[in-house]
This record gives sequence, structure tokens and C-alpha cells, in this order.
Amino acid sequence: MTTLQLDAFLPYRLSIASNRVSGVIATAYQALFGLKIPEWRLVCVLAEGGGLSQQALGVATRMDKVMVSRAAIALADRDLVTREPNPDDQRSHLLSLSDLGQQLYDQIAPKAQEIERALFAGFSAKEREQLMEMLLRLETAAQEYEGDQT
Amino acid sequence: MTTLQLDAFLPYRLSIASNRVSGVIATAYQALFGLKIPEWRLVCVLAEGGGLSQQALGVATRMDKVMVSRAAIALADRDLVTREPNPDDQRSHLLSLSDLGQQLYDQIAPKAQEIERALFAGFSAKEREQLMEMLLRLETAAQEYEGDQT
DNA sequence: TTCAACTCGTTGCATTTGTTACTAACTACC
DNA sequence: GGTAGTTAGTAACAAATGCAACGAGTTGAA
Repeated sequence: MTTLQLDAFLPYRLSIASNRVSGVIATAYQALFGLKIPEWRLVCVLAEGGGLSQQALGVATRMDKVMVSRAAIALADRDLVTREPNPDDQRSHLLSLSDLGQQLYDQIAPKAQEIERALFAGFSAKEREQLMEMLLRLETAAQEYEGDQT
Repeated sequence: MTTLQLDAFLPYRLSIASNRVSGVIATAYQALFGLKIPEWRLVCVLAEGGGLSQQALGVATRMDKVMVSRAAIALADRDLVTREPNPDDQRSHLLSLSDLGQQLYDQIAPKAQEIERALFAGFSAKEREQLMEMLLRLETAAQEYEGDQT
């Protein structure tokens, strides 16, 4: 007879850890800046380089276009991003951080790193690297598995 | 100026990987057995030993009482678990797997392990152990962080 | 004993997330 | 050029999740 120990089931552990961590981040951003995680992700990517279409943002943040759309609208309403028409494609807009958005980002980024540092305080640099690398592998493995089944 | 690379932000990577993996699991269970993840978790814990209150199940699965309640109702409706009155406390029930539930579990468990094996095919036994251990550390770190802030 | 404070489980409500369907714009081929 | 098929973004709907309030039961201290 097979007994599957839930505690030892990696997908379970992964889910728990991820939810806890996301909870910490989400709470912090909401309280400090009124941003939800999808919005924060857009800000973060746009800070690396603006003028992106929502489609491109979706790829960069692994969010589907609906979620990107909602986050983009929320940010535009607060004047944190600007939406310029895309000369190459009338359907899409090119998003960039506004000055206000950039200011917000300049405050957010250090805070994000501070939280990350706190959460991974017990981890050596090497461990962090290993974890990162494993998560990437896992991500592609899951993606391939999905592909196989359908 | 600080630029935070989203790709290198561990909480982000964790969230993506976890969502992908959960997606795979959720789809598989739904398709094969009509179970959602919260329901599956209860089944799994009850298989290790029945006669638990919902409160105890919540602790074991890290789900809040609402989620446990809904999952328990869903399982009871399908006669997969039985709910006996708790002689020590009239408010609570003691849940156990029914024969039917046990049968289902006997089918589920191997399948779960098969999926886990597939997802972690590229991982050595040592890596799996490391990952597991890191996730546990992370879980408690996040929990402590939450505690500090409130 | 009795009354306030607390816990178990459920329900209802608000928020978030995911799916589907739709409009407008673009592409490619006839 | 016209038309079939595709893509960007939005909107409308449905499902999942989280939170606050509730009824019933329990505990403990005056």
C-alpha cells in the first residue's frame, strides 16, 4: 500500500512557501504604495526600459493579457504610466513609466530588496543561486509537462 | 540608482514556478478524479490517519477553516469522507475516509507520485532534499516576518 | 450558577483570478 | 483591392479565495 506523506510532497511544500512569501510581499506593497502584485510587476519591468506594448509586458511578467490589461488600466488611472499610441500598430499602446511612476519605483525598489534580504537572511549566496536555478528548471519542466498532456 | 531585475527577484521566481506546478497538479486531479487541490489535501491527510476534526485538518494542511469547511462538505457530499460527531465537543465532527474515499486515494496516490517524479525528473535526490529543506526554511522565515510587521 | 470571553464550523459578502466572447486592427493570400 | 484568418486589448461572466459576522457550544472566573 502506498502512503503519500503530504508534508514530503514537493508541490505542496512549494505551494505553501510561495503563498506565504507572496502574502508578505502583497501586504507590504499594498500598505506602502497601494500596489497589487500584478501592478508592481509592470512597474518593475517598465523601469528596466519603457515603451513596451501590453503583449510584451505579458511575456515579460508571465501574466496573461487580461491581467496585464487590468493592471495597466489601474496604473494609468493613477498616472503612474503613460500610454502612447503605437505608430506601428494602431491597436496597441506603448507603456512607459511617468515621472510620478519613476518616483514611486525609486522608493519601491529598495524596499523590495530589503524584504527579499530579510526573507533570505538564512540563505548563503550560493544557496540563493541554487534555489533560483532550481525554480527555473522546475518552471520549464512544468511547462513541458503541460504541453505533453494536451 | 537601483534597478531591480524582476527576473532575478526570488519571490517572483518562486511565485511563477509554484503557479505552474500547481496548475499541472490541479488540472490532473480535476480531470482524473474531479478533486480540487484543497479536497485532495484533506484526502491525503486523512489517509495517513483518520478521526480528525476540521480544526486539526486546517493545521495539517495550512488551510484556513473556511477552506477546510468547504472541502469537507464537498467530500462528504460525494461520500468520500464520513463525519462522526465528536464526543468531546458537540460543535465539531471527526472526519475519516470512507471505503470509497480510501479506494479513490489508492488510485490517486500513485498518480501523484508519478507527476512529482516527472516534474522533478531533472533533479538528483540530493537536490530534491535541498529544495525541500530550503522551502521549509523560507516558510518559517516568511511567517516570522509577518509576525514582526504586525 | 451565571455571564463574559472564546472556539468550531458555516454562511454571506467583497476581492481576486481565470475564461470566454467581442471589437478593432493587422496580415496574407487570392 | 477584397476577404479569411490572426492578434491586441477590453469587457462580461464565472469560479476561487479571503474576510467578517453569525449560531451553537464550551470554558472559566466571579
